[in-house]
Amino acid sequence: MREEEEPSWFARFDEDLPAPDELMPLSQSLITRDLAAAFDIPTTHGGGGPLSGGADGAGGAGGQEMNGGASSAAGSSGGNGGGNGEEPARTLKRPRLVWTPQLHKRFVDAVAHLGIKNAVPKTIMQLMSVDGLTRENVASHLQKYRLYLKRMQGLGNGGGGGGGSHSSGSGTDAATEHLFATGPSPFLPPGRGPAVADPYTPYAAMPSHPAAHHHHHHPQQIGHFHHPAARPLGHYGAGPGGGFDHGFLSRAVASGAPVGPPGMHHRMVGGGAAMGMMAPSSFAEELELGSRGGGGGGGRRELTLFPTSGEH
DNA sequence: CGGGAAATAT
DNA sequence: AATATTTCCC
Repeated sequence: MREEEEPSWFARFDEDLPAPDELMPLSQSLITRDLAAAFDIPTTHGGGGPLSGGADGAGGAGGQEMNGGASSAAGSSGGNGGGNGEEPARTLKRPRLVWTPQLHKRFVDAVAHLGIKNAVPKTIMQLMSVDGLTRENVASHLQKYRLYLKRMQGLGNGGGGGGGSHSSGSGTDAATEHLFATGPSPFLPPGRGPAVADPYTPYAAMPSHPAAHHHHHHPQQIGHFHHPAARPLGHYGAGPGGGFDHGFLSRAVASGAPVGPPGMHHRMVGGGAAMGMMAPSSFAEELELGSRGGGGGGGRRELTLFPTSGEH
């Protein structure tokens, strides 16, 4: 009989939310300026060294990043050269966004808070307050996220066939299910069971956040970016055996001009009028890495970002 | 305009 | 191969 499993599913939002620690760094990651751009990837942020994790310097580790330098075509000044005729401008695009676990968590959190109902790229993006994040980015990720959930919900059958050893198990976390089943953010009353009575939540339009009216002292600067010059770093550390991970800053996204003059390009819309900015509450960030190691004892089998690929 | 899905590139 | 980026469609 499992009726209530995670009463504090989103409840933690109320408490954990206050974690400006991570949020700040995000914006802070903007690096000082060209320092980063000029050099290469000082993402190592000097502040905290302990979390360097491992992929820091790796220059080559990931290997698949192309810096931009090629804004040539892009253009600003018109100079398009002209031509190449094929698709030079295409391949040379901005660096790939690195969805770091933290960033992803943030994404999930945002979606959770909004509820599948409002879990739309635009809202999520805003809720995340992540600079540089674009709708496209979120939209794309959202797809993946949805797929991931679908994978679990819909098909949990492992079996199948025969075989055997597949244990299915729907390891689907209750949260996952709830995520889709739950509407917006029906904060459950403290100490009270989830009295989810009406399927529809009385929500007019923009979800107001309770934490919004608390202390307004944080000059959250969202909407204005400084120098979007960052480059994704390596990836997470590897896992087998070692087991170290944790902690990396997640700030990515760059603009068209990598090493150029302050040619700031603005993105995002201002919007307008119908845009009610909601208070960017901080999100709780926790790194849950099932480091397996051997055995551990636990019983956690899952988690790798998204098991996009359960098996080939 | 916005969101969703598919296609494509890395 | 996996993931992210980009594009097209609705």
